[in-house]
Amino acid sequence: MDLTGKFAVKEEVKLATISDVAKLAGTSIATVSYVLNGSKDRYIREELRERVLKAASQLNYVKSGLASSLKGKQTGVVAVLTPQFSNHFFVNVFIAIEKIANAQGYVLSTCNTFDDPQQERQVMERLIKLRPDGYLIIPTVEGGQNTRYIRELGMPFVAIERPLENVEHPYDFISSDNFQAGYALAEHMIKMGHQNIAFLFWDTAVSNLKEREAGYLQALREHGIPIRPELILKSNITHEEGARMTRAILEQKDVTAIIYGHYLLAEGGIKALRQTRLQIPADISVALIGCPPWINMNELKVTCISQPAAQMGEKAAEILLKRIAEGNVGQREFIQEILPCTLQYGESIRDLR
Amino acid sequence: MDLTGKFAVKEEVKLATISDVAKLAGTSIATVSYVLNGSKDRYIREELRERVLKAASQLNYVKSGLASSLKGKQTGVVAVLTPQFSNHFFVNVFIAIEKIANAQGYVLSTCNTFDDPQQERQVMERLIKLRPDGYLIIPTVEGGQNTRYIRELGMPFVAIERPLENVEHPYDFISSDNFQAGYALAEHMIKMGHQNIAFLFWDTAVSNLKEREAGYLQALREHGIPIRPELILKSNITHEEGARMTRAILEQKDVTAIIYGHYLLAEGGIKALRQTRLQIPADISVALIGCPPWINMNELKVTCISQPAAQMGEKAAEILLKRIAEGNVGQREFIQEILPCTLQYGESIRDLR
DNA sequence: ATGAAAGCGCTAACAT
DNA sequence: ATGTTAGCGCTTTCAT
Repeated sequence: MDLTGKFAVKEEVKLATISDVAKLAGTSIATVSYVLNGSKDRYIREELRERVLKAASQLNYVKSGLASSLKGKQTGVVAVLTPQFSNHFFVNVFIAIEKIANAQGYVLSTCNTFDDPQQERQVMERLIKLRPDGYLIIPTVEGGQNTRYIRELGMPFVAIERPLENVEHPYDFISSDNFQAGYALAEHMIKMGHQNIAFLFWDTAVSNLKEREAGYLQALREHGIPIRPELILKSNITHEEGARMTRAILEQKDVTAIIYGHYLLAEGGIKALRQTRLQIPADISVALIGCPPWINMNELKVTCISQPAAQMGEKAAEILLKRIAEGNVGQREFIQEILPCTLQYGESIRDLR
Repeated sequence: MDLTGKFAVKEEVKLATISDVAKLAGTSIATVSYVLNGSKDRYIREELRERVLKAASQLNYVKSGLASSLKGKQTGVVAVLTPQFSNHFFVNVFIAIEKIANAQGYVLSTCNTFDDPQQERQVMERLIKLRPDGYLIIPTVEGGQNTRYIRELGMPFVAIERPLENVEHPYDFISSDNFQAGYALAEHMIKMGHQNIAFLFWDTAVSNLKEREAGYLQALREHGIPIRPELILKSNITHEEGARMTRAILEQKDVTAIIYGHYLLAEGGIKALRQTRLQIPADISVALIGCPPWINMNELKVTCISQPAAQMGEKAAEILLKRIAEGNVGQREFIQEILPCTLQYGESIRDLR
């Protein structure tokens, strides 16, 4: 069967409308509307109802959400703004969102921001055009600026993982516990007998991501370990920088362990380590915040912090859909939930005790 | 700063409309419409134009895509139907789609089908309600049934990776070369001196995925290697089944190599192999079709077939957007493109020569 | 029990 | 150069 080649496409693209259905069924558009929406407010003769249903199915009628929403109905659309889908964490959040939204009959309209506030602003405007019923947003550093508008309109949104900077009003917010993530990993290493622990991270302005470093510092402090600023390196989150910072940190001969604050740095760093003579964990211990898919396929199980991505996506979607159902008006209790991360034990940290 | 707590939300959710803008600017809605759409068909006094622009920005006006589209304009929405985002391949296709669509100002509305025709039917109807300008679809086995409707309406769509079964008419289709994938991997193993090569795959009805097996068989045939049906196992694509089939195949003591036709089977299988005393590739050689993210982080680089996901997504999106721009009417040349996969050499196949 | 008609926010043809 | 208005496909109030 040849599936290429010329083929005549319908000249006129025309979907059946409610009045087409009414005409075919020999009734009014009001009746059709009531029948198809299964309204209880109106009794309709069984015979007529069936005629309408038959006409609709004959015409393959699917009602226009545009017209319906224009008339005041919800659009059934949830807008999702997320940095990018090449990051497994964001994808996992999205999967959970889709699960919840889909179960309740919503459709997701999504745009990536690439962590660029300009891009975020642009796609947000595109999404607003669609008049979604609500927004789920993993904001950029300037997300607060961009959510201002949808907030002022009273359209519900839930921010995920990153707080809105410079925003005074309360808002719904679901995040993982970044402080605890840094703390737990550092403490685990300390308890394994490590003292000179390097911390490699993203040089970001996102306030709560910086908490990972704060957690690391706090763990050191609490265990009376002097903080050595030269063991804390920050840069962009790329494989190259992960590798570069790893090599730089190895200059400090007394470092026994490295914490990667971001999975991209870990990937670059671990690959760089493999090119040295150093063995993990015999010569150098490593661990990371985040749990990329390779963790579970690697021969050597790397210790990591698993973020509650699925739980976050579900929670955020549930809150949003509740807001939408409630109508998002009046006095309201805002939710701000910080979900704990999980330390996933591996074999990449040497026991120095 | 306490971000939780009660907070008064606007009672009335009301976006500024075109007539609000007109009123504030002291002009008619027609003028506002022409100004904001930057129409060349109409001259407007510079002073008035600026007044309109100012009024619009003061009111934070964003035009309703609903009303605009209802009036006949495109929605700027591309519907994407994809099996699921837990599969890296589909995510990579999606990333590429988003790149192209976004660059041209489109928004993606997406639903997962979980390879379930029922679900596909349901979410397709949900998406049709939005009146998207076009559809990008990685179909289920019964995708042909479900695309029938959008095709009859002359709404453009492009099928990706899986052909529409039992569909007579031509349609746009972008796929990877599944036959070549199976062929290349089997041939590579044969050239490395392997003869008793097992093939573990998905027991699926998707016709062109079966081509992977056809390619494998063809390679054996061409190299005069007898086909042993007992070395071909098929089941569901889960880690458990990958492990089970792997253990089953190891009963055949003379098998020297295993081809996994799907990455999930490979993941389960390779983990199962690690639990035996067998070493890869010393005792058993493995390779897979697909290139999951762990491939590039594993200590042992596993040989695999890399599918052109990004290229597929880009191509499909470009074709669709072209169709949309052209209006999808009249005589048309349909495109059916099968893109080659790449053999990514690793260290998981023993050289028996 | 059912139909007529107003109106949602736009675009564009038509009028001035 | 700008304003008026019909109409896109629905929902819902008001009639009958």
